[in-house]
Amino acid sequence: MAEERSTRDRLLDAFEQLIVGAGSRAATLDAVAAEAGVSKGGLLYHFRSKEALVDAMVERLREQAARDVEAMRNAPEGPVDFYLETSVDTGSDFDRALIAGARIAQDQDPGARAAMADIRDAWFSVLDEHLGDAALARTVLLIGEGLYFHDSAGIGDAAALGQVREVLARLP
Amino acid sequence: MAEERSTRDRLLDAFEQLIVGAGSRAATLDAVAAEAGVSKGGLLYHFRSKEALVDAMVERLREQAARDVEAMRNAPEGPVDFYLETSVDTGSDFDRALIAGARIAQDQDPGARAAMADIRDAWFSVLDEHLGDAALARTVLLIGEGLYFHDSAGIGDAAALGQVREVLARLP
DNA sequence: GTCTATATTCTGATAGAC
DNA sequence: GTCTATCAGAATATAGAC
Repeated sequence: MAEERSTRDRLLDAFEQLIVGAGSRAATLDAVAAEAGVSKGGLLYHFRSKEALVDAMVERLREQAARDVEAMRNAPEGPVDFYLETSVDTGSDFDRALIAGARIAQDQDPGARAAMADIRDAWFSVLDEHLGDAALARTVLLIGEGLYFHDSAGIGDAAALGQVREVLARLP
Repeated sequence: MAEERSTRDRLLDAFEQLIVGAGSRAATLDAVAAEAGVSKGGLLYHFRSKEALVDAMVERLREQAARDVEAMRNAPEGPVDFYLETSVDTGSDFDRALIAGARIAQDQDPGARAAMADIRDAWFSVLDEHLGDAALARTVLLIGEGLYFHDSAGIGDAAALGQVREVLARLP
């Protein structure tokens, strides 16, 4: 049977949730503890400092991303469609982790910046290998990130994915 | 002769610079005042609260965006090339203001969110009018935002713009 | 493992001198 | 218009009880 989500994981979930939903400024230790339903002391037992909390979140993001890249590489519909579909924020755990990682990277955290750059490189590699066309791979990569940027800013457009697909289908 | 940049404008510049370069968490009143070379009391004479500082920054962004959209509409190279070129962060005042606006919008500031949505709508309208093709206009819009997202995250790729142009040129 | 209480530093804001 | 001094509350972190 499935294990309960550990307090540690619930704290990381709460941290990501606050960053995504309210911005990194709102993701204080107090707020994270309250969101996870534990006291601040309880939080600090699992993560000795805020930096440790950030580092653990980034580490978990890297693990999730590695699984995502494998799924993308082996997707029945192909890496391009898989990538574009998952670039629309569906509220999955990985979506939340990725948006949180991008926000923390914007705060100039070195670990988060490195992780985001590595994830992006991995996506590009799969697209490029599959398409055999670096320019098209780069374009698809940017479109996906445009979709992400919007969804994460809350100004997404539900029709955008379909429109992008239609345009890509026109290419010889 | 050109007037000196007013203290008020230098404070707004400093605020944007800190948001873009170090993240919104680092853009405290203390840091903004120091960056602009005035005391905190001096800052608070011009902006009675942090909220007033944010609102003034967003208002200035709207004015800059209105000028940008006009330039885009009348660009000799056409709106698409103009838009994509200016989506690469060149360090211009408008680039800085736009990235700062996006960051503040991510902190869920209602004024910044509305401004970013309005600016995006204006860009889309110009692209759509020029192209007469909503799907293509949406795709170009997303590519530009992908370019912005990267540059603002500091992981941009200098070759990306050329690659995108090449792909768009393949479309019938 | 989790809590409460406390210490310390940071942040936004006010008052009043110059 | 700009500064210094000061304050209240928030944010990170520690200590020790349970």
